[in-house]
Amino acid sequence: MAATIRDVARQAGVGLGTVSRVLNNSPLVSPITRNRVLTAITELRYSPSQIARSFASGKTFTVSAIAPFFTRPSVVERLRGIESQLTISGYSLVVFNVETVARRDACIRNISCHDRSDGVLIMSLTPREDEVLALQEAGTPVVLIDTVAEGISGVRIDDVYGGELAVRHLIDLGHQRIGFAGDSIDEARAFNFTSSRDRHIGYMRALDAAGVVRRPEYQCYGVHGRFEARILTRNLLQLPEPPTAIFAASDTQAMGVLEAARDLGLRVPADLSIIGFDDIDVAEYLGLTTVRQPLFMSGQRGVDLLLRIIGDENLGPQSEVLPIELVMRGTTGSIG
Amino acid sequence: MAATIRDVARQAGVGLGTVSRVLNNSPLVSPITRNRVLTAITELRYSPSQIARSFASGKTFTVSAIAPFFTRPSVVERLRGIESQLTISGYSLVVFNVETVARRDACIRNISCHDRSDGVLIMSLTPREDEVLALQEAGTPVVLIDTVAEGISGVRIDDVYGGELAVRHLIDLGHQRIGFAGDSIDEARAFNFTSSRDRHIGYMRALDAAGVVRRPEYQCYGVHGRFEARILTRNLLQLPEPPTAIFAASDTQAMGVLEAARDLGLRVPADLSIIGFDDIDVAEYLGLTTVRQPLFMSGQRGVDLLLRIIGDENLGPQSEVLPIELVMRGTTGSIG
DNA sequence: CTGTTAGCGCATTCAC
DNA sequence: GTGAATGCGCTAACAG
Repeated sequence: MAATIRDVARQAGVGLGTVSRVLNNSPLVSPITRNRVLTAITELRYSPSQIARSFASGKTFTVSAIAPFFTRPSVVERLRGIESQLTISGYSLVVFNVETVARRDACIRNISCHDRSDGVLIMSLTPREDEVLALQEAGTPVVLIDTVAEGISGVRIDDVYGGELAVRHLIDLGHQRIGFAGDSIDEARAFNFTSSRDRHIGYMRALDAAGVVRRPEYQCYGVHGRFEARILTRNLLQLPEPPTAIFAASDTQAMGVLEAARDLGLRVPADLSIIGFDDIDVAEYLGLTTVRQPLFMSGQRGVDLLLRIIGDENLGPQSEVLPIELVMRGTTGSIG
Repeated sequence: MAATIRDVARQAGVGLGTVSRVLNNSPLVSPITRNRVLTAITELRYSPSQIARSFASGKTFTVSAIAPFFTRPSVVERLRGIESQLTISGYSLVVFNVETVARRDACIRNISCHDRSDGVLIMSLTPREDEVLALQEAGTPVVLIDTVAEGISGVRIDDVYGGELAVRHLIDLGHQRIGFAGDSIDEARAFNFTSSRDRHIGYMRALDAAGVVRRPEYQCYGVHGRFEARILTRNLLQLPEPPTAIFAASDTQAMGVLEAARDLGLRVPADLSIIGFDDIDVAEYLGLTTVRQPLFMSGQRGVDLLLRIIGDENLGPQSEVLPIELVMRGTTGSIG
């Protein structure tokens, strides 16, 4: 059916190795021979079998990415960065969407025996200790994006610091009654998400540093989503003494907070200041004040790092921390 | 390094073939032998090489998906459907994100020589005639999602009918001055997108059928996006005699229209009725009246169809049309 | 520079 | 039921 390398060799009147060399751009081929091979290739409409090539060389030129909840804008943005950078390097991307804990576990477990890709990118899902061990033993190159684990390379930001940045900004504006809307503790634990938790720690630190007392009733947690955040914050805003500002653990949740404010006829930022996290696409559009993290770039850097590890097996665990910054827009303002 | 099938055979004291049979669940193995093999497998922590298996069998158990603009919610939703269905069938998904025309062409061209996947799903990008020919000649199983091309299998909806449905609804509510906000003609042509165009045809048909004159100044086109739609419709709503209703070619664009209305202080639906298309996630949340198409399901069905074609090479081109329906919510109302 | 050789790890024939 | 033999298409290491 399809022409093989042998057909090409015969057609060009050369040996197998020569054709292989031409295919792999080896300089050890005379221009004349190279041309003969090249014309034979086009004549036969030959295209090398990637599977055979992978099989023989042991490299698949494919990278896997495990990511939770494709639907989240931040995940999509990271995936875009990954895809783009892989494409540049001639790699393909196979994706795994994790929406249940069972699948999370299965995906991470399967990495060990996953020889169909040269390396794996794990997004936002923090491997547990036993999983880390298994991964290390398997020897598959792995890079974490948006998390850390001892002994595994990763690209991340400092979420705690980000939380501090956000809340300090609110405090600087004169706010004292500051609420927090973040991810459900149960959900986070089940998937082993850490970013909302860390941002919450930053929230508390900033409060403590400013000598503002933490109020438990100002802190709410729900399954990640706009709708959930809306409902939760609505309650929070109906407290006898409601917060004057809210820090949402993500822009998506901040959107819910915005809507809660609208539900209750509160003006933003006059009556309520709102700050999010991530700086996803719509944040600018909504005029949302937020803490920006380089999402697309996190994907790119993750790929860079992974390819470096793939290229040099005995490269120790590398960790890269990406910069974040406060982006002041229209949803935060001085108190009063 | 890693154990091979030969190691297992030796350890279990059986032949190579037997191990292979066990791996492939062949019934032609005695329970005793099977058990011996199984224990050897666990002892050696053996896991079969997928590449070798692909190589020998000629099947990769991988499917490629080419999709434009990962960022669009409708695309993500389809991708989720694809991923989920493939996972169920034990297939992997490799994705290609198309954001430029050059990449669109490259991706479609490369399918022909793409033996790393057993089949390809092409989303929203309609192959041109020459591309169709190349695809057919290559013999790679291909299924189109959200488009049609003569001679290629596909899963789609009737966009023209959808447009009619939307506009007829507006007419039924008493509207006569009905605007349309859709994709830029240039962009659509460059990528060969067809849905906005077809929905626009439906728009015109519904108008004609009701004897309503089409007004060119009521129809605007822009690069697909919320922001662009917002700007464009704002102009449209500032016409001396502005439309009382607008049909947006997608929910994303409808969101832009909603915002344009808010910009101008128009009440929805009292002053302006708005209807979208797709019924993406946020539509329900926004209370947006829209034409629902089964996005997630389109991915699932695309996979079903593709796997059927992969399983039976000489299955002729199949075409499946998914149902759509009008979803009445809060953004459309009788003319006030 | 070039042709030849030997596997890569498995599925799939066959004989037994 | 089971073991041994062949080859998938290519790369890599070798000899020339």
